[in-house]
Amino acid sequence: MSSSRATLIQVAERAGVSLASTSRALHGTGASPAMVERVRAAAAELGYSPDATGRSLRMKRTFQVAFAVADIGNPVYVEMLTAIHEVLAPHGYRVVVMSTGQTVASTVDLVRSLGSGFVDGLVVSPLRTDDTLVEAIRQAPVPVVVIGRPLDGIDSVSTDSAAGIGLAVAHLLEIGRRRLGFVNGPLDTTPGAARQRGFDAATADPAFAGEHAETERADDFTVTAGLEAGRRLLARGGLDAVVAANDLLAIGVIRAAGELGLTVPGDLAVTGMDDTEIGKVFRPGLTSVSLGSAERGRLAALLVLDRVGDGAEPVQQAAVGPHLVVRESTAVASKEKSAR
Amino acid sequence: MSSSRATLIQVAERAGVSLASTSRALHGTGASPAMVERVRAAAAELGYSPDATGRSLRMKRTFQVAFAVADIGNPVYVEMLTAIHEVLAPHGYRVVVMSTGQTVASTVDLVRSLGSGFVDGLVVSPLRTDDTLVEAIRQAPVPVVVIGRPLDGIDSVSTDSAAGIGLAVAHLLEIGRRRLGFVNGPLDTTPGAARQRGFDAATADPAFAGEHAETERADDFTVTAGLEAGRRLLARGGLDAVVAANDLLAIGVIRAAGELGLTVPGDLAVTGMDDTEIGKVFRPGLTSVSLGSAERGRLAALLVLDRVGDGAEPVQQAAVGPHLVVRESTAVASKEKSAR
DNA sequence: CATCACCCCGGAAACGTTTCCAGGATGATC
DNA sequence: GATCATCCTGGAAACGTTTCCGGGGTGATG
Repeated sequence: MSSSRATLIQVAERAGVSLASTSRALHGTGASPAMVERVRAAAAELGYSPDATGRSLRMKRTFQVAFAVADIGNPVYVEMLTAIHEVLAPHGYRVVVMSTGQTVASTVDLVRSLGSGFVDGLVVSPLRTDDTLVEAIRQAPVPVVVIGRPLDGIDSVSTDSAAGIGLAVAHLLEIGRRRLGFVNGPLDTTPGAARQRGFDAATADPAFAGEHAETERADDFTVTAGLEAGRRLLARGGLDAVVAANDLLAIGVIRAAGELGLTVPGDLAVTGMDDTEIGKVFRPGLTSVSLGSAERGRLAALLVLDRVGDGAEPVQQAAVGPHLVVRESTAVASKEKSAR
Repeated sequence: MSSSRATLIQVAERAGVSLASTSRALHGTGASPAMVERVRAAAAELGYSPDATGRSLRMKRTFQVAFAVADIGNPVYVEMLTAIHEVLAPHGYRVVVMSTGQTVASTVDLVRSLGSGFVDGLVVSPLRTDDTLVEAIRQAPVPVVVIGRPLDGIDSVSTDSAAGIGLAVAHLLEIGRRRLGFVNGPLDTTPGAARQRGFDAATADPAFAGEHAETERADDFTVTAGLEAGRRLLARGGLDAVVAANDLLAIGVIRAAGELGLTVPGDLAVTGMDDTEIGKVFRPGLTSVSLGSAERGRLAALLVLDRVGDGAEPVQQAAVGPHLVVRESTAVASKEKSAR
């Protein structure tokens, strides 16, 4: 209990110098070597460690950045969190985990709460977006970086998940699949809407040439919801491939296929999206469209770091391109092993 | 930018009352209804939101709790984090994510850094423990709750993972397996040591009656390390079951079995530990010993919440019992489906 | 020898909030 | 009608730090 009690004033008294000199000797500049030595010694004897709150109040910086998502358990967000933490920690910044909640309103509340100044910046990946949210972010008292859809006048790190779905469809066509199902999550979410757009565009393309395509919507971006949606979709029969909007949904679909006695990839090829760890270790290894979750997190952290440092640069809009990672779940020959 | 600028002093001036009354009207007690109304109105007009730093400095409370683990990406820790967040957020506490690093020394540094007072409490799950760490935690200026091995005089939430391994071994014997392999992680970690102890004890038990048992050690508690250790172990042949110290290791072992043409559970039964989401959705569904990760996180959060509220209660040592969740990877008849 | 520049130190203010303390007004009780 | 308790309000201090500002000392230069 003793170590936290020592204050800068006590260090100053112990060293027999002024408060100002003590502060300068420890952190700032403009102190003579003798002074530094003297103060350091006194600080060490007392086990002094500077109080973060006092410093924050004076400097108007908390050295904290918030990361907010709807569901911290989602593997994609975990990857982002890890990447953000890895970038920020070496710069002396702490990461505060927050929840946006499921609704736009709760996300707006979160952004407004930044007015309390407990954090120097925010990285947020909103599930649903809205004019009120955009406005709240614009008015936010600290820098905000959005991971997701780029918004006017707001720093963002985005990816083209619609094009990503296109990659999956093209890959399935290439390996000879012709009758595609699409299992998507809720359409009123940003990713849900984008991926639907991607699927519709890909299947409307001349290259697709009027082959069969149908969509089934899951209640959520989870394995369970994917299982249920997969059952409904596959029960109707006649498909030779399924594009899932998500790795978790894809795994649900594969389980549904198993229930119906369909083999993957033999009877049914399945693709996921996000290229999560869980898809990598799954059997069969899941072909998935990587959206660079870790990279997006990394870029967002760098952006927010820039912002909290300087002031008003132009709006930054970074993007990470999707790319396809082929594994067993869409293998042409069933004896193929996963790369790597 | 305007919302953060409004300070309590400005609200006071606007309302035409003193600073003290303003503060009381907003948060404290002992203000007349008229005063409350008046101040509320002024605060609303100015879009005032109280400054967290100023409040923290005065109240000597940050309303923040840190959660520190070696690897935030590990599903077990993600479950804990989620549970902790769910407990703390409704009480107005924020969660700061930190990394203990891999070594004891870095964990000690982390605990010492609490002296800066940026957080009211800490929940930590150290991979490796040490006298210096125990001492550092005892000296810590804020309440610390350890998730892991119970330590003298320190609040902790533990589980008996050794007994958990015993459950797995008993289960395998029960379904008729006689030649067991054990894939463990590094022995110098707390969980590694405990689980080795559990396996050694279980196979030394009379009930085991001198059946075959051998151990292979993985470099880490990951799928990749499990795959490599599984290859080494299974290459030697002669086993009909493998106990893995971890779900991730178990999945690696199952992949190794697949490479060698062994079916699971037909040729080889495999058990994991931690009962993670990834094991639930894996094919075959992974039989696993649950250590109640979410529950441990929940209890730890409640403990730290108690501590930051009051002062000196007696040391609290909570425990969560292990229990076995049987799924396909140890099914007796191969046609069995996983329960829910 | 005087002037100047430079470097280093100490005093003091400021960041925004909560809370202690004392005083004034009001209502109730005797 | 006087005393007392009660309730509410305002002034002021305090939390721990950084930084502005002025002054004194030292060395160098004219």
